[in-house]
Amino acid sequence: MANLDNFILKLRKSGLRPTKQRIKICEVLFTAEKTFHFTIGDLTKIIQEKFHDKISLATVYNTVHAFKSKGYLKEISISNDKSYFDTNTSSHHHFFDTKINELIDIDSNQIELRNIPNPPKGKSIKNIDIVINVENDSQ
Amino acid sequence: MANLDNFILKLRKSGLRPTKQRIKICEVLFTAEKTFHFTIGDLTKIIQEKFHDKISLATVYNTVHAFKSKGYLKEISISNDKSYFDTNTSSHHHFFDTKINELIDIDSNQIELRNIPNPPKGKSIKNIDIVINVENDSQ
DNA sequence: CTGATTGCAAATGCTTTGCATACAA
DNA sequence: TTGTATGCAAAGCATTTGCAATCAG
Repeated sequence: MANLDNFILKLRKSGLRPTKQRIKICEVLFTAEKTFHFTIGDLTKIIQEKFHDKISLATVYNTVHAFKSKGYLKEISISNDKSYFDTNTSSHHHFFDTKINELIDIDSNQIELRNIPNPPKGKSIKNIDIVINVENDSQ
Repeated sequence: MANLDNFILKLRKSGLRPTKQRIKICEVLFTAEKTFHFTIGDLTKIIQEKFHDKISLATVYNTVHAFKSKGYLKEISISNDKSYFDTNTSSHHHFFDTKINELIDIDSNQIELRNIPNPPKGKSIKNIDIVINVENDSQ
């Protein structure tokens, strides 16, 4: 399976040892046709269902944070109760359904900011997050 | 003290009984010259310092949530570890210093969004949050 | 009185940590 | 080997909940 070899190379290239657990996590995160959003809990459950084998929570946390710091994942500040991660690491924004806690990507070029204010003196802009909160039409 | 009477009226008008605790919380939140941002922990500490008397954490949580649902406070989704609240309930956006966890208001009319994408079908936009992450210039 | 509110302590849920065991190089 | 990674259970925090005691109307 060529994919697995790619993951092994990817991990090695980043100085991460290609362990069974990390490769499985790669399979879940980076084989999907589309990018997606997940919490640590989601990911742990998906792994369990896919491999009928569970990876320790601590290891999932470790790996997700390692992948984030290597730039393979992005963390999204949305809710105050759980961390959400995004396999789409390009610059983009989100719709967020506040009722069902669902995130939907917005193409970065689909939105345009004008009159970006100057940052407070001594500080510079790192990045901009736009969240468009939505909910189902009521009727 | 006319202020306290105003708080009592404000509370009564919202169907909240004007208890000692709620009035103290009003004094802290709504007497400040400027609007400000706080966490529950911040608020609890401020109350303790100002009145040399502590209000139970549960009561602070209750009251802040009651004030939020009455529209006297806004909750800001910034960090995944703590909830931040804002005494400025008008539509506006924020700078966020990711190093020191400091929030700074941006005037709503100081920023302009173009090409707001259509929400997913069946959903409509509730509100838009823009966070400009900043950090101190390194030198 | 009577229902609303408070405060404490216990419980919850997500995340982190410590440490012994297992593994990659 | 040797340092890295894993997994478990315990610890940490912010937040919520249950419930008896207290307070406002």
